[in-house]
Amino acid sequence: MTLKHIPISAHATHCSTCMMGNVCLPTGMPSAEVEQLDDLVKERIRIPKGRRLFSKGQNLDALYALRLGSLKTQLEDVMGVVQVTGFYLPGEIVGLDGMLDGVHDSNAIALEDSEVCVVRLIDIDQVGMYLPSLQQQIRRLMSKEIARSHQALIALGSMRSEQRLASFLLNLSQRLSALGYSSTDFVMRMSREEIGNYLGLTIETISRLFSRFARDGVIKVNQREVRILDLEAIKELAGQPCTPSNYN
Amino acid sequence: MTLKHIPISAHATHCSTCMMGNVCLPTGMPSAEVEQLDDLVKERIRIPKGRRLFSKGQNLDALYALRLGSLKTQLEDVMGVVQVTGFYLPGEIVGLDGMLDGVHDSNAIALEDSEVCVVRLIDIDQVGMYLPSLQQQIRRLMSKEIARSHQALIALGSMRSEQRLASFLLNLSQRLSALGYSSTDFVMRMSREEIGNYLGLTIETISRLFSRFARDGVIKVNQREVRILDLEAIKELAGQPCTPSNYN
DNA sequence: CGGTAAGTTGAATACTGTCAAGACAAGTGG
DNA sequence: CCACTTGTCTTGACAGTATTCAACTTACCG
Repeated sequence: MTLKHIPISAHATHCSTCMMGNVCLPTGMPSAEVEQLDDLVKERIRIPKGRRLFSKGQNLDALYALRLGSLKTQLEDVMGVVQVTGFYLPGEIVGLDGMLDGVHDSNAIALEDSEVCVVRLIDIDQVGMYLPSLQQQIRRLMSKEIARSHQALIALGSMRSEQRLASFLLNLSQRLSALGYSSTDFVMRMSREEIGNYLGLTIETISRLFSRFARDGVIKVNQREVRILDLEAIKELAGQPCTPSNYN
Repeated sequence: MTLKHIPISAHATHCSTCMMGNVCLPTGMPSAEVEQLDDLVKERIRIPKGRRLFSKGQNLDALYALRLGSLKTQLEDVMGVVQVTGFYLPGEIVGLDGMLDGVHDSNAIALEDSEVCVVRLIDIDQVGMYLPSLQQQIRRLMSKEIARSHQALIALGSMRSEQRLASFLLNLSQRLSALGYSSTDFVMRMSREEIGNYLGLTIETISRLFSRFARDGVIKVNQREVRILDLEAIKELAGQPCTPSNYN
């Protein structure tokens, strides 16, 4: 079962002309240098819903910039227990974990039909030789990845269920907003089970919480469609500090 | 209140002659290249018990190789809630998280009087220019750091208290063993509270679990001294697969 | 239009947290 | 050196939260 690889022809979209430029790999790099990234992406891969981009144990020879769709990553221990470690939206880089020994230590699975740009490690090293800002960028991205798991750690380690789900919704809302989508109206691409697994809760608890939030008028839920009615309340539930205006 | 910096004189211990070489920064690097690391460590820092090596928000301009003692790292959110993210033993590298923007996103605190080798980022970049294996090593270390938080994620996300503590003990035992210490007889340098925070449990739960493990004859506890009496039982509790011999 | 997967809800249970009291060890000052 | 303070740890009783089990509803897909 191989995934569909799409070679990038000479006149196809490159990093320097890609709409994702401001949220993807080139984020924060000088535009002159972004052009030098164009050679980095030689192909793309389409991943149908439910299929894996990579699996734990596979050789890691590339990073993947999510171009379209959404993915989840999950750890899988020896006994087969899985733990969802993150959900990825367009512009985000997948595959940064498990660069140890060049082997993936998680599975990446498409939540919907998706497409990624392939960035080979060899090419990164090569281009990095004369483009230190790329090296730096990779380092930043990996740190961001660590920060991401740290956020999850705080959630799992010191929040109660209600707070976890509120944080989850808030995080999703903010990331979607950064992508130009509505921050109050969106579709969750992941199932209750995946959310529960990610947050260390059972599917029933998640379901009850959604119902409760809706009953309290904080959100409106219809299956995977969510509308945030009271963002301040969500922030409150998430234990976030109030917005500056509230301090006056 | 500054920490004591110790300049490294010409004939002081270098990476190439350090006893920690097989478990520290040079791990896995060709010995010829390890000599080129000698210039990397220009000073050491002593950290008295309870003092910080670095704090969240500080500029990150160096990595620290723990030479003696032990540290904990902890996240601190806006509201001041802390979450212990790891305990560090000699030979392990601290400061890898938060390389994003070159700012630490956790605090590193000494659990006992400790000493670290300072490896400046500038020097890493410099030496890395002509020593690709160093770049690779840093990348590996960061991935290892990610793997570490992933381990914690699995624990917090899908284990019950008993399993968490067993995993914790097992992990500690294995790391101490790798350092040449006894794997069955050791002193935990961290308090019950720190263990609890790390595992997402209360101090009382930790205490009760230690008592229970002791009552069941799995371990023997005296304050922070632990003796593992039945390693197989611990592995069982931790949900680890049995040792190969048990499969016969 | 069935059949299956996903989601909801209720009741009972189990686990972990909270509160409180006391034990123990280590360190301080008289 | 001893009384005293302080911080750490242990243990019990109770409360609260999240899980489990089960029944049922609702979407989704061929």
